[in-house]
Amino acid sequence: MTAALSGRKAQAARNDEVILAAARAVFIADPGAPISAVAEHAGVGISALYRRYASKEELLRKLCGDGLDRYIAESEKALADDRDPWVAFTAFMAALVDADTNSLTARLAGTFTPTPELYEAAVRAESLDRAIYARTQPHFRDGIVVEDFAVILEQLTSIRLGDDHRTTQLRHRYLALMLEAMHRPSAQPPPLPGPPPTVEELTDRWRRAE
Amino acid sequence: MTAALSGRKAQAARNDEVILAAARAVFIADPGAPISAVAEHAGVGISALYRRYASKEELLRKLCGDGLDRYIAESEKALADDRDPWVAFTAFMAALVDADTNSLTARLAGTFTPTPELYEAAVRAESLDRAIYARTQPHFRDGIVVEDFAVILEQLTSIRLGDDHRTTQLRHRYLALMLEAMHRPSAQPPPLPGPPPTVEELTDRWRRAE
DNA sequence: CTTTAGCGGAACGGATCATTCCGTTCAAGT
DNA sequence: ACTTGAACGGAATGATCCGTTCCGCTAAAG
Repeated sequence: MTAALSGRKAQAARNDEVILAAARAVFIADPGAPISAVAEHAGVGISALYRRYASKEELLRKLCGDGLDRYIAESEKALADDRDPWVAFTAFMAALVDADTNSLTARLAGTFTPTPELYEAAVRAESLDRAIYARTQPHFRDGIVVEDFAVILEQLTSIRLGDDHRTTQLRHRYLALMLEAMHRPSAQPPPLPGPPPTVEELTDRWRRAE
Repeated sequence: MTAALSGRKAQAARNDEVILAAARAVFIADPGAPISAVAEHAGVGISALYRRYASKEELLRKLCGDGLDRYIAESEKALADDRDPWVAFTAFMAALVDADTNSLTARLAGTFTPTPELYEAAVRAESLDRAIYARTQPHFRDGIVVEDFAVILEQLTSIRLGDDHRTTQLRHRYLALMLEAMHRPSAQPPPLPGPPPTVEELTDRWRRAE
């Protein structure tokens, strides 16, 4: 073990975070991953997990709640952003892509029974969305609705190619395209961010998962 | 059993198709579905499956191959389409969304070891893509590459909301948006096809899968 | 020198599947 | 009529996977 810093409690407190981070990473990569994979990734035993969470479901709920909180935080930040509404909106969407908060909510939803708190948070998130939508509305192309946000984010989340960094990069690429389509037509479109997907990236998928 | 038509062989021949259709439906809905689910959906016993395919993998390969063939057929049809290249391209993408061919190739890829034939088909599909791309190129916004096709299709495939019909409808909605973004800027965008996603559709996801 | 929180990891028990196997049915041939 | 065997239904098998529990061990705290 790493030892070094002070007592057992310090170590345990550190583990709290290590475990959560591992769980996030593992379940984002594979929502159906076993508990043991989380323990392994965190470099701890299974007991360390069960000491903190009574069951797998409880851990999933925790992760999902954190994801929702993050989403809400980004929404509030976006609402507080007093730049041009369209600029604020694009920043908002970009932040959501970076936070990858969608993988922890929509992706995990349905794999556990939601708690009332979770439900309330979802309601709150939705109302924030509506506020952002209302403010950005004049800049949207006709026909765009709030609900489009969620579906578009889900589409972007479905992109998974290469490592984490590359994945994020590609998501930004298609986010940019989507934003252009959502935007009330302007003059010249800006160049797409990041290099486009390459053939190898695409064909690598055919390699059997080991 | 249904009886009615002629002899055993006729019945068996009919089962060939019933089984393939069931397998397509089941694995599109859930790529990890058990073999027994296919049998059930087809209304036959498990033996009927194993009589035709030596293993689950063989069935998956067959499905994947059929999907690729379909993809190739659509590509050829698109290349033969002598309308305006951009019109032909949008029709091409729409046909791919309707065929849902992506669920049977990309989605199943990695769950079995590919055969040389499968690989050749993939190569052929890729070269057809290139031809379509080359022809449509002048109509694309700067920065669009062939490889974007695949990633965009995958994103659309990831949409799964409500029943099959609704899912297809929504995919067309976001395909339309994407096409607008890919298109060299024109005048007024047309209205988006089909009703936008609704709140219930989105929140229904939180219901636990049974 | 105890005590015990925190932990590692093997062991348990249930569930899920792909695959095999056995008995049945019925059309076709004799 | 009787035999045969292709086509099948579905239970049984055997392996794997996974959530959870349990049994020590370690070392900080008192």
